[in-house]
Amino acid sequence: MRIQGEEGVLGGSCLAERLRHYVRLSDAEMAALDRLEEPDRTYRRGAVIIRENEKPREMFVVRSGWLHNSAVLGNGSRQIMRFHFRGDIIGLPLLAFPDSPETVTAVTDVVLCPFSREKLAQLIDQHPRIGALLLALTVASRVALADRLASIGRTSARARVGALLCEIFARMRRLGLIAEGEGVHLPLTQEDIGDATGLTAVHVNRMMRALAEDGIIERRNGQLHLRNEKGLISDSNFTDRTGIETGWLPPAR
Amino acid sequence: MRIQGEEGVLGGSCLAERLRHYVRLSDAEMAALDRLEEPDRTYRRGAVIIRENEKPREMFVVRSGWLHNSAVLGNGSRQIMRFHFRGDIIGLPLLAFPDSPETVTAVTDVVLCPFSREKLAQLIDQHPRIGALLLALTVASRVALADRLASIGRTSARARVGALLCEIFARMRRLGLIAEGEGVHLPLTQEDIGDATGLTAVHVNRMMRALAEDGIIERRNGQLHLRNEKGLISDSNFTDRTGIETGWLPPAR
DNA sequence: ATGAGTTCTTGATTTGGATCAGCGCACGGG
DNA sequence: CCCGTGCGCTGATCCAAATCAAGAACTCAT
Repeated sequence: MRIQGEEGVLGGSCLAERLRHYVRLSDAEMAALDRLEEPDRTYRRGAVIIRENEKPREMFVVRSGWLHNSAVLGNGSRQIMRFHFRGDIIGLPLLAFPDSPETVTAVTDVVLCPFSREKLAQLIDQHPRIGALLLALTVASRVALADRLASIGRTSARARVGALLCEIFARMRRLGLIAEGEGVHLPLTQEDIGDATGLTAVHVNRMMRALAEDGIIERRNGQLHLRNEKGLISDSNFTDRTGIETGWLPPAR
Repeated sequence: MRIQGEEGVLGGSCLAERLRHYVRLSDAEMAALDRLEEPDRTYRRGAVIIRENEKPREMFVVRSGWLHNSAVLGNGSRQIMRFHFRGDIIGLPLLAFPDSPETVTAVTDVVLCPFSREKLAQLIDQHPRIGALLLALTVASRVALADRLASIGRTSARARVGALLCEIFARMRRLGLIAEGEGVHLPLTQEDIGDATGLTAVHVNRMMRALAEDGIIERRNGQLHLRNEKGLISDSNFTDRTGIETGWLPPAR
């Protein structure tokens, strides 16, 4: 299977690469970030990185590939909370709960940079600005989750699927993983999309098909294109939350 | 209307009172927290504290009363993300976005302690452990939101209502706002509950009624009691997330 | 190449929750 | 005190999405 977005600078700190999108890092911060991470680790697609109710020992930054976090309910159904791409931080619930509330699964083959809670505590202690930035990023991801909640709680099946596609495109574009005018290879099954939107795979199929018939999306040899992204965004009530404000952060050390 | 939970220590730092539930604060931290907050502010029930798409100037800690944050979608429907009680922090999205993604509304009369982003930056800079603790609390609230997402995405109307009631009880009990064996006065309309669970008010009514008929809940003169909380928790797939782990935090300053 | 297991697709039928409509009560303000 | 409004409650009907069923297309391991 083709893997997208594998061109991280090998050996550099993954987290530093991500944070640099938001602030200019000082030399001391860069050095501290370098000390944070352990050697990269590779997982096959389908691998479970963190398992619900078990006790994870570390967190990760995604260097390449797609993952998702999900929970399985008593009735056997699964809810996918979010898909994760390059630069995303995975396993943060470890900062609040010893037992993982979620399962993290590799959707494609992935490369992850692990780091420990203890090292993170040191980093925040010595570089409080990084702590503040992580706080802002976590707040942003909570807002994105709230958007998802509103989408699932209060919009039609068609809008839910549309909003998910818009979100994926907005985030991948921000990462530079979509060549201009190009499509994206979605490594997701329709069942995955259903579990993310609170629908059945059958109904996801019908909605995608309807969107395609209306010329809003197009699927050709494994690539997905948004032919009318403007329209899809407004029909689906999608809001782009990829950028965050950092002007308020304390000074770098 | 009766207001619940008004017995905060007047004059003390609201945030300090909250954080003290998780860690022992040093004298320096206490002093810094005292400098953070501005004088309390009171709002009438129904008041809008922060309005979607406007630019809020500050964040708040709840000293007393109930609030909720919500978003209104293009189709006119409303999604309530979470209810807020004493000690909850409100308006955090200001740390990531200049325009508020959500509306915050007072459900009862409320007293709030405002604080600014700039003062918070100073606090985190001088006391990185507080920053780390805020990060852990934000992670925890994101996990709670994910639980809600799974509830709305993958469970029945009855279970959604049940899970919401369980969550309210668990959180209020943690705050000591429920006398042993006592009920709670819910200041919410059935429409509020519907907007929180992704249902219509009509259907919420039927579900509450069904729960009452099955002897799982009881409503008597404005008080709500859970007669079979164990059963409700398991039927509704509810997980208590009120406690958080703090052992990993950096040392106090 | 072959066969087995996924995944996608489509049609038929069912159903959980929405929508529509209307009644009664509590309560707060003039 | 009385009226108006908001809220709880209930019945009838409708509809969006689930469920059930089955064939086609694709992947992947051998």
